[in-house]
Amino acid sequence: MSDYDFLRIEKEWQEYWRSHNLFNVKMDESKEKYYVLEMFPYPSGRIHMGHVRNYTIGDVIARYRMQAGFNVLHPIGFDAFGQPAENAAIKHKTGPKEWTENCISWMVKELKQMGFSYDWDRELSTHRPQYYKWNQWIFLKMFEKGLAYKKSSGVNWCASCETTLANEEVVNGGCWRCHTEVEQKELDQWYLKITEYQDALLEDLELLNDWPERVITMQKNWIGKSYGLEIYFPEVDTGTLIPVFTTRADTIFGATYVVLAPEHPLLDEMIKGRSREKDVREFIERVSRESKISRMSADVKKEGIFTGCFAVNPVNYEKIPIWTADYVLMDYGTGAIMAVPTHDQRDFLFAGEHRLPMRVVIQSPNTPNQLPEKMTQAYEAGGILVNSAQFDGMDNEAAKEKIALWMEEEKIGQRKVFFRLRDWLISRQRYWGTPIPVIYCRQCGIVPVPEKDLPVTLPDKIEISGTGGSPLSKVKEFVDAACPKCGGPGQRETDTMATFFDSSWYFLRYCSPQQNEAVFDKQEAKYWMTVDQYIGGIEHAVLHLLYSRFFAKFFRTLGLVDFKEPFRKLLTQGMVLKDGEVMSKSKGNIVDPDEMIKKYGADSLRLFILFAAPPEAEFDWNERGMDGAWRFLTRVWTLVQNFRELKQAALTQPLPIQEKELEFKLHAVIKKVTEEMKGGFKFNTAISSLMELTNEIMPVLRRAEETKRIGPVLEQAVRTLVILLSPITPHMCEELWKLFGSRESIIKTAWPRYDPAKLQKDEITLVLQVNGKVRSKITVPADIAEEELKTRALDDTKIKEWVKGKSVKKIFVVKNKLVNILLEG
RNA sequence: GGGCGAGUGGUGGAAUGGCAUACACGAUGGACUUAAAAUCCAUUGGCCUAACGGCUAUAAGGGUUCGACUCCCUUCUCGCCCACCA
Repeated sequence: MSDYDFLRIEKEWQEYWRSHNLFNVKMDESKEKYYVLEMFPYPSGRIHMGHVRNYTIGDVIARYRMQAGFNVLHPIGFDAFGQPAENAAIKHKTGPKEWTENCISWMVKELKQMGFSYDWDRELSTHRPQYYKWNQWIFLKMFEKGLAYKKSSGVNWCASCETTLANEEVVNGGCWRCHTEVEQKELDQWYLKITEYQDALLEDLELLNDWPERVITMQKNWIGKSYGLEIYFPEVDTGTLIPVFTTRADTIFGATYVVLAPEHPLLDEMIKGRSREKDVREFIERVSRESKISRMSADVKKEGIFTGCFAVNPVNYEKIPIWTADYVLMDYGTGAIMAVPTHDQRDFLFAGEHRLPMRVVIQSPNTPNQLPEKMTQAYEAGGILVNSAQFDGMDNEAAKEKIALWMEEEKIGQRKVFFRLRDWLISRQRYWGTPIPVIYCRQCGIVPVPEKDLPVTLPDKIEISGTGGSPLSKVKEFVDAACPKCGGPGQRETDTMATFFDSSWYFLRYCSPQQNEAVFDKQEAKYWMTVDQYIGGIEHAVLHLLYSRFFAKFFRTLGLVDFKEPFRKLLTQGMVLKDGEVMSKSKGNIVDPDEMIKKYGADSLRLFILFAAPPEAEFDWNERGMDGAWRFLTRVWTLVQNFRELKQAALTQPLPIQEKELEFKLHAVIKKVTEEMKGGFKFNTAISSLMELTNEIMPVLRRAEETKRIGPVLEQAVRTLVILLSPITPHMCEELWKLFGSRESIIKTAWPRYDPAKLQKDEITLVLQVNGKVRSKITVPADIAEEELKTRALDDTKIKEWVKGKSVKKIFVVKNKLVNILLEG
């Protein structure tokens, strides 16, 4: 008997799969396709446990689908542009390209060592011109449709990365990559008009029934649609209308002051020449110096100042003061609010601080006739309107609608919908990204690079210092370009695209990665898309997944695709931790997959990472579990070897009694494992059921060895075990399958089906309860009549003891499960 | 502040109205061995009991139910996401 020599086995089978092109697929209309995709990695050099987990999950699903008869597309590539390559290039005194390609070849090697079933012919990397050419093409199409535009505005700026950031890339007021506090800067930048699709992006979330609820919620919150009313408050002296946005039109009669954001454009005109002008300007100046993070933090006291101006509340002609305060944000709504201190907690605190007037307009059912001065906090719940003229006595929810309609009639307000979503800022002042294909001409202005001139390639020879602005702007040969329109001297855009642009459509490129005449082949995309199963980290819940949805919708507008949503099903796998912390180089707590592969083999690693926790949960790495995984594989290995030896010497006999139980277990396990592979994805319990099956096969095999007789179920069980395990630990299972005499890969073997008839038992064991407590067990024919069952339950020796001297009130029977005898008293 | 999720043995976890603690790790004892490792066998929530067995336990408290880890209410703790969003 040979040992389980995983190093040899894994190497040989990886070579077999490669040389037989087992995972290279072609479009085939006669077969049902299945597209399984894992989020492609950033080529940082080595794969980490997070990758191992992500890609193992995907690989198991892909291999199962192959055996279930699907034409499976399972590609991989690299999200290769981005800042770390620039930083690494500076550090290692090399070019970003050399560094990146070096990393890619390392990672390819490691991914292959894991035995993943990728179609390597489709491998792509976003830093290659044949890929980013199409980034530029997409950009031009967007430009043509008015969806890519340049504007000057306050942007998020990371001083450490020396670049701008999209709103989605600002996490807790810091840069998502380096956590440096984000500053505000006024810059002229390129934006993509994602807001064009805001309604579709929100509505189509309804189609994503197989996405985790929390991702849907996060996207909904991010898009942030709110229905409300825009109300116009005239300024007393000039009559200038101040538009204010509110979702609480029902509280309009309680508005006792108006607040403008310090950046509000109307403010300047309003205070000019007024007595308080100097103080107000000082205040505005001070706020503008505050960082976003400190201004937005909840525990900082809200500051504000009276402008010296007054507005008229259009519903009751009351003269109310106009303030400016840092708790009102310019980039939401209209940048101005009506303050209702009695019914909004923020206004309540601010009004209290600055002794501003308050009026109750919604009466709480619990505290009628509430006086503002008695309130300790704002009353934000519902109730009946008071102090609200003709709306008095109305329920506040009903009043919302009525007041809105009335104000529209009176032309003092207008119903409006506001979104929180902002257009996507894509300019980055960095080198290692896709050049934005635009030329600036003194005569013609912004001129897009003609399609025939694509790609605009990144210059190779470049100095990257990490300081002093955009590296591309220093490359004269790159910057100088003739204007495509007039032929005159022009200058290229030196900003590059945010790398999330690259990853927003890579899944489409996989359908036809060699297609050099188009962004992707329409027919191929029609066949392969949409992605049936997408797997990746929760950290992309908003960023990548929102951008990709946007791109899909744009391609639909172009008529290139006919689906609305790119990813049908989404699985967000949990993080792999070490001692409760994220593994990172700086913490020095990295567990290198490569070491684990050398020590235990890829199959053990794959098995363990799936067995340790359900895919969606976080899990804390613990090497002891690796021993367990390895031990299980060795057990299976030995089991199959022993079976083979026995088979050569033993006689076949008809189904012996001890195989009956095994047969039931076998079919139950086929059912369980198939369900998890198909969509349950609880691989941890699927594996435990395979362990149970193994545990049940062992004594039967031992008995067969003693009697030198093998029954048909034992053989079926051993073979099926190997097949069921093969998506998880493919190398070992291939080897075992070969030992069974197969000349083909196990992947060509049809997935087993369970026989429902075999799951029917002749006899069943039921639990007998007295007053809800388990007191005994009873084995009865499966088809026993209820009355007969009751009689036999009461006849049970132990039950008799419990029932003795008491009267039975009622007997509950749950079919195939239990009998509960309820006693009197 | 809002939203979502979680809390089960020494550990990872299983069970989503019906036998709580599957499967595994670890631990303890035993077999094999000169010995160790590996392997195999047994035990393993807590308490009581010589044993049969009993009692008790799923963050805490209450409720619904014949029956609750599971459903409902209250509270606590942790995690994640969003957050002066008007």
